[in-house]
Amino acid sequence: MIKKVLVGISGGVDSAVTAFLLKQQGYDVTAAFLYMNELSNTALEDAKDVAKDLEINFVVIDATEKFKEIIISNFVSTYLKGNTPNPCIICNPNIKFKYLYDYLIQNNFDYIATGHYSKVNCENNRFFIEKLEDKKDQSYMLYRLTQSQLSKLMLPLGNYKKEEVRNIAKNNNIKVFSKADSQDNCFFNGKYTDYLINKCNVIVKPGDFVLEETNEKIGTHKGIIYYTVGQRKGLGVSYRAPLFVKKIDQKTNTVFLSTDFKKNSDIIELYDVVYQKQEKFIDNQEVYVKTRYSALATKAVIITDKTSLNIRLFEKTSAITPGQSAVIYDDVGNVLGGGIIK
RNA sequence: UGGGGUGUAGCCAAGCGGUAAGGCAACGGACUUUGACUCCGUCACUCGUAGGUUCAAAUCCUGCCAUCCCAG
Repeated sequence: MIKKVLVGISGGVDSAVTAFLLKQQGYDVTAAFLYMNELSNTALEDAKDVAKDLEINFVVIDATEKFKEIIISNFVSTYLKGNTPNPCIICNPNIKFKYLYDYLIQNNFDYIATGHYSKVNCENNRFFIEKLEDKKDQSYMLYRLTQSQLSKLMLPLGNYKKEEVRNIAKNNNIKVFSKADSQDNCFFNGKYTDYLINKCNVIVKPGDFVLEETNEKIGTHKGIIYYTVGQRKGLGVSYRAPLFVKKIDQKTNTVFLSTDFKKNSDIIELYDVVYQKQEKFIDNQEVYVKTRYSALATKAVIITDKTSLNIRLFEKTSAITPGQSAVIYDDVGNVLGGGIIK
C-alpha cells in the first residue's frame, strides 16, 4: 500500500527537494501551497512550477482569513505592548501545520512533510522535534507544534545539509535550486514599521530615551514599535559608548537604554508554555535553553510553581527580549517545550 | 566691561612642530523563514577665522569671531 504524503511547498529549494526525495522513496506525493496573503503570489507561481517539474499533484489551500485573524493581529498587538513578536513561531502551529494537518484528515493522507531542517522523534508516546547540530537547525521555529501535528510529520531534510540539498536540486533539474533562501517575513515588503503604520493603522508617539544607569533623558525616540530589547543600531543617539535597548515601557512610552548589554536578569519568565517531549516541567530540572533563533542553547534550570514557569540561566545572556520565545531542550537537543518571554 | 578657559567630521574625542587615532551616529554589504545581535566595508586634501614664524603648523606667535566660567 503506497502511503500518501502532503508536502508543504513554498516555492523554495528546501520544500522542492523534500517533495523530490519523498517521491523518489516511493510515496504518493501531493504538493500543498498555503496561500496566506497578497505576497504569496510570486511564491505560488514557483510552487506550481516545482509541482509540474516533479510531476506531482498540486493543491492550493487558502489560509488568508486565519492568517490575518491570528498572525497579523498578534503581530500588531505585541508591538503595541512594547514587545517583539515572532510571527513565524505563531504561524507554524496555528496556520501552516494546522492547515496541512486538517487537509490530511479530510483527504485521508498518511503524512505531512515540510522542508524544515530538524528531525521529529517519538518516545514514550510523546512526539518531539530534535535539534540538528547544524547551523541551519530550525527546531526553534517548530517548538510549538502540537502532538497531533508532530505525529503525522516527516522532515526528510533532517538528514541533509543545505549544500547537499542544493546539489540534489541542481542535479535533478529542479529549477529553483539557485533561489536565495527565504528571509524576512512573508507578509510585507520593506520595513515592518511602515507596515504597522500604513496597513495596520498603528499610531506612533515619540517619547523619551532614558539612560538606565543615571535615569536621565538622553534623547527622543520615534515610537516604541521601532525598538526591540537588545537593539544597538538605529537608535540615533550618540554617546561615548554603544547603547543598547534595555527595556521598553509601554505605559510611560519610555525606551530605556544602557551601555551594558549583558546586564539582564538571569531569570526568564515564560507564558503560553507548550510541551513536546515532556508533559510538564519539574522544579529544579536542568535543561538547555535557546532564547534566540540563531544562538547556542545554554544551560539553565527550571523554576516552577503552580502558576508560572521560570528559567534561571547559568550565565547572563544579552537581549532577553519579551515577545520572543525561549525553547527548552534536553542535553541531547530534544525539544522538551518552551514559552514566550514575558 | 575686566580676568581665565575652550574652539578638530552630525556628536564625543586623541594629537601639543613632521604631514589628522579612536568611539558614537550615519550609510553600504554579509549573516538570517520574526525583530534583533554579530561580522565586514565607507565616512575630515583638513583642525573657528585672518595673518605671521618655519624646510615643515591642528600643533608656536598676533588680530578677529564664537562660546563657557568667574568678577560686576
